[in-house]
This record gives sequence, structure tokens and C-alpha cells, in this order.
Amino acid sequence: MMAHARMIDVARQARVSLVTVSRVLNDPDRVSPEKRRRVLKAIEEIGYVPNLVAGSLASKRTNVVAAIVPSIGNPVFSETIEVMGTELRQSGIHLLLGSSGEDGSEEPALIATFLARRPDGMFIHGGRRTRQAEALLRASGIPVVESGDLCHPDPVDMVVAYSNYAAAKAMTEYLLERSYRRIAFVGRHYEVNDRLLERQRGYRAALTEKGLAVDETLILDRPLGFREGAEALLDLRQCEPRPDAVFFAGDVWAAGALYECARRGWSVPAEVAIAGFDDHAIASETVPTLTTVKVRRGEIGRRAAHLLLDRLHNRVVESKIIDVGYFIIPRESA
Amino acid sequence: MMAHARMIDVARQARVSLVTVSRVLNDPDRVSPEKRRRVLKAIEEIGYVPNLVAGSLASKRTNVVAAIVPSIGNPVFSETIEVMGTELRQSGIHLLLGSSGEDGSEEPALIATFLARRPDGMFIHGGRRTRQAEALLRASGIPVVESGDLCHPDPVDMVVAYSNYAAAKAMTEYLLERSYRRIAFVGRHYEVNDRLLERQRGYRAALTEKGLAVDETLILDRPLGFREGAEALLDLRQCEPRPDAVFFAGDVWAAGALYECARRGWSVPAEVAIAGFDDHAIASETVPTLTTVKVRRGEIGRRAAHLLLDRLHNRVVESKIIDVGYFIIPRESA
DNA sequence: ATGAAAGCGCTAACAG
DNA sequence: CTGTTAGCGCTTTCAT
Repeated sequence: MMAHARMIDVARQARVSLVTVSRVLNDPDRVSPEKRRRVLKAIEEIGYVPNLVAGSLASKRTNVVAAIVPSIGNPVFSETIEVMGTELRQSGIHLLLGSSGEDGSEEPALIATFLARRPDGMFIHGGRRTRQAEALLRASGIPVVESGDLCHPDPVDMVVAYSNYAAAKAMTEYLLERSYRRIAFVGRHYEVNDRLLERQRGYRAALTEKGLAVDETLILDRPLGFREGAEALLDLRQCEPRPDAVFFAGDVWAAGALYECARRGWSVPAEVAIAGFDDHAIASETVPTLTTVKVRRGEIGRRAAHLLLDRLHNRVVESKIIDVGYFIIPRESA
Repeated sequence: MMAHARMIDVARQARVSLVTVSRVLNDPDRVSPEKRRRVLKAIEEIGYVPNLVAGSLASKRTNVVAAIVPSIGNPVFSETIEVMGTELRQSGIHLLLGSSGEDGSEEPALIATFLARRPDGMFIHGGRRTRQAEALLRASGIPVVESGDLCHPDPVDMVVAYSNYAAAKAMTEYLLERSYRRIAFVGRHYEVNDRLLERQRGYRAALTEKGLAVDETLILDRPLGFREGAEALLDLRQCEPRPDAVFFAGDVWAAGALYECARRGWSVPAEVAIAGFDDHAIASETVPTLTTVKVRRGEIGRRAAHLLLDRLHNRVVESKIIDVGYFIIPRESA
């Protein structure tokens, strides 16, 4: 296998100096049309592919942004990543992607190894940061966008997110307004997942402010899934007295619960009201349609990308904390 | 902002030479325990993060694999990516991720720019390759795994996939065995999406071999989505005579169609049978449960990662083409 | 087991 | 507009 052609090979072929080739690639306007043409022709003939590793070392810019999400497979995160990746690519920036695990346990290790690749910026969704990983991040000096929750205890740099607390509180209040009084809550991994813990806090706050007691037996911790949602609902039906509404902290659980209701012939919301979170594509199609909280995941990716680009281009960033908000979507299920 | 500490700084602090530091990081056994300890201590104290950009330039290995999928947001692809990423990270390899668009139009540009980063390997799902992009790929000399369909016209290197043709044909035959005779087919983007075109071909072949005519009005091209599945079903009900079964080339369409049946009170499969593709998590939960084709997406990621690792470590690869197979999952809907 | 020297392929001043 | 000169921070021979 033949070694890669280098810039010097192109230069010789085009009978120009090496720098001229570099300029044609990075700043074409600074080169005369004639030489530019010759260089491009030579690149074509030789099949030259520039070596960005060398370029990055020399320029101290990699044009890479590292992104860490809890899980790539979860559409909730992949939507953000997809939009961010597309936006960044318009500016010639590539995405180094890693998943930290739903419990965020891989995050510190990922931060450290990603930093070794000298990304120009970093996006981190959720996760449990060790003090050391955080120190490394800060010391790196690169722009960092964190997401997961708006109310980050101590953001490294910038935040693009929504308030899980406020969103869940709003949905719970919506259910209370609709006169549901025994409202159950299904989430997961509260001890390691701050986002879902925040949602649970919002749920509690809404009840408490209304003067209602929080029944701990109505708060469940389950893995995410259609089946798990169905099972959670069945378990909640065993409680005495029965809950009249269930707020699932994710549409997938909620959709699974709706399927269970269909199988059992329970009418929703008459028998039991169901609410979800995320406004997954399925929410508008379930029977009955699902009342849920919409969060603009794509918008998070877009805003994060723009913040990073602003900083990389030394533009002034007006606000380091961006709230993309949330929306209660009332539908038939509650 | 302070510049990054370099290897030489660690060396001075530990009173060893720069090379010794490099060895502690890359081949610790070749360094005496005493010096190793000193170096690690110095790294800790200084907060040194190695610069892999420089390392990659010198060693000509980046420990990066580039992956291109049609869309990151589609769980069908993200499952593969997630597993592949996890497997590769065990070996210290990071993932550079890009999406080529559902029509694959971005693929040639992505291949070229990714190659410039000198990845050690590449994974490509689907896509439309230009002759030039393919030439670049071949010239790069790196191991490449292609996926999307087993019967790749002219694989660059290795293939890990299943046969869309055979899988769709098998499902159609399953439906024929169940005595359905007017079977419709819903897919999309046939002109640019070879995978779905292959599925359509499999569907046609099954009918033809059975001596049945193919009714072109029963073959639809729709965007993927729950709503679109519902609409496709409604449109197909207008056909005369009505189809007695619909084979959706994706579970999301099929689940959407099942919701439509629930809304209309049509019983499945008595009124119309429904079959899907992918064995999405939803398939076992729909009412009725969805008969579908299971493809092991995670397995594709795992096998692809192992093939790439084998080649990177100069191990012999027994087979350059791996068929992960498919499984007909009979459930209630057909 | 350790170190010195020589690049990896490119970009960034600077000078002309 | 063009070219020359120095590195970027590491890994790799090759000695010792």
C-alpha cells in the first residue's frame, strides 16, 4: 500500500511552493487564479487528501467538537446530536461522539480521553462529573456547553437546557387543575440521574404547594421501556386507594401503559389518566393521544452549536445560559 | 488561559527524559517501577493531558474510527453505532460520527473530509458512493466495513449486514403461507435507498414465485413515521379490491397503522393483516402485537468493531463478509 | 532500562 | 502575491 501523497508532492507537481498549496486549501483568495488552478489540478491528479492531523498540530485547532451523551441509542439524545452535528459540519467541524452510560459513570474517563484529542469545544449532556474531570475541563480552556438541566449546580461554562423541575411541576399542576388528586410518578435511577430526580422534585413541589401529601408508594423507579411502563401501571393499580392519574417521566413508558390499558379494556382518562414527557413522535398517535411535555431537543443541539461557534470565532456570547423552555401539550389521555 | 503542559514539563518535574514519560504512557512495562512512579506522580501534579494530535502525527495512528450512517436520530442506526462505539472504546479507539442524510447525498463529501483526519478504520452504512469517493477510500488503505445490505454490488473491503431482499421475501412468503393474497408494500425513497428497494424486490419475488401478479398500486412510497403509516393504510383501503395484508418496511409505519385500526375499530388481522420490519421495541407491545422481521443491529456494530480491530492488530480475518441474518417474528397482527 | 536525535506533515510568522 | 524559516508535541529508531 502506497503512502499518502503530501503537500510537498502537490507543490512539486504544480511547480509552486508548499505554502501556496496550503493557502489554496485554507485561504484560496490569497493565491493568484493561475497558481490556484495549477494546484487544484495537481491535487486532483495525485488524489491528494490533506492531513488534518498535521494541520491541527501546527495550527492548534482541530475543528473537532467532542460530544458526550448518556446514550446514543436514546432518540431523545440522538436528536440533539444530529442537529448539532449538522450545524457544526457547515463550519467544517466534525463530531467526536461518546456515551457516558445512562448512569453517567463513564463520563470522567471520556472527558479525560477526549481532551487528549484537543477538541476545539465540548458538549456534555448530563452525567456525573468527578472533581478531577471538572478540573481538567476547566483547565482545557475550551468552550463547553452543558445540557441536561437548566439549573446546573456549578456550570463549567455555558448551559443550553430546560428546567426539568419546572416542566414536571407544570405538568403536575396541569393534572391537579384537571382535578386528579392521586397522581403517581414513574421515573428511574433517581440516585444517579439528576434530570429525573429534578422532575420528581417538580412533581412533589406541585403536590405540596397544593397542600396535598406526597404518597411515597406512588413514586416508582423503573427502567425505561414500553413493557416497563405497562408493568408500572399494573403495579400502581394495586395501591389503595388507586391513583387516578399517572405521570410518566418519559413517553415510552406512557405509551406502554396506554397499550396495557387497551389490552385490559380500561378507558383513559376515565379509569386512569396518563401523562408523558418528551413529546415523542408516538404521543400524537397513541389511542387515546398522549398528554405530554414537549422539549425542543433539536433546538438544544442548534443553540449549543451556535454558542460553540460563536466562541470559536471570538464572537461575543450574549448569554451563557440558554433556556429552550418546555410546553405542556394537552391531548386526550389526561 | 495557560497553555497545556507538555511531555517535557512532566519529564523535568520527574527528572527523567521525555522518552521515559512517553513510555510510561504507552508501554509502562519497559520502564523501571521507580521512574514510572515518579512520572505518574508528576503527571498527576501537573495535571498533564497528553496531546494525541501530536502523538498521532508521529505514530501515524489516530486510534479513531470514522462512522457514517444515514441518520443518527434513527434508532435503527444508533443501536449499531452505540454498540460499535462501546466495543471500540475498550481498545482506546474513539468514534468520529457523521450522517449522510437519508438519501445518502452527503456521503461522498463526508468520506473525503473524514479521510483527511486519517482514521484508522471506517464504517459506512448505506449511501450512494461516487466513483471518486470510492477511489479515495480504496487508496486510503484503511480497513473499511460497509453495511446496509449483504449483497453489496462491489464492496470496498468488508461487509457486515443482512440481506434485505431475503428478509423481505421471507416475510412475504410468511404472509402468503398464511393465505393472504392481496399484500401491499410500504417503503420509501426507492430511487435513492437501495436497502428499501431490495426489500421491495424481495416482496415482488415472493409474489412472482407464487405465481401472483404484482399490483403496482399496492406499492407505496412514504416518509417514515407513525402518522405516515396510518395514512398509507387508509389510502390502501381505497384500492379495489382491498388488500388483505400490508407489509410495512419499518415497524414505525406498522405501529402507526395499528393505531389507525384501533381508532377505526378495524380488527387486525381479521380485517387486514399488518407486518413490520426491524422488531422495534414497540413491536411486542402493540395491540395486537406486531409480526415483524428482526435484524440484529447491535450485532452488526459488534461484528464490525471486531473486524476493524482484527485488521488494525494485523490479525487474520477469516471472512470479509458477515451475514448477521434475520428472523421472522410471528405475532398476532399477521 | 534509558536517552539523543530525527522527523511526522502541516501552518504561522516574517520577509520580499 | 509568494516563498523561507521555524516549529507544533509527540513517537521512533538507534545507541548506550
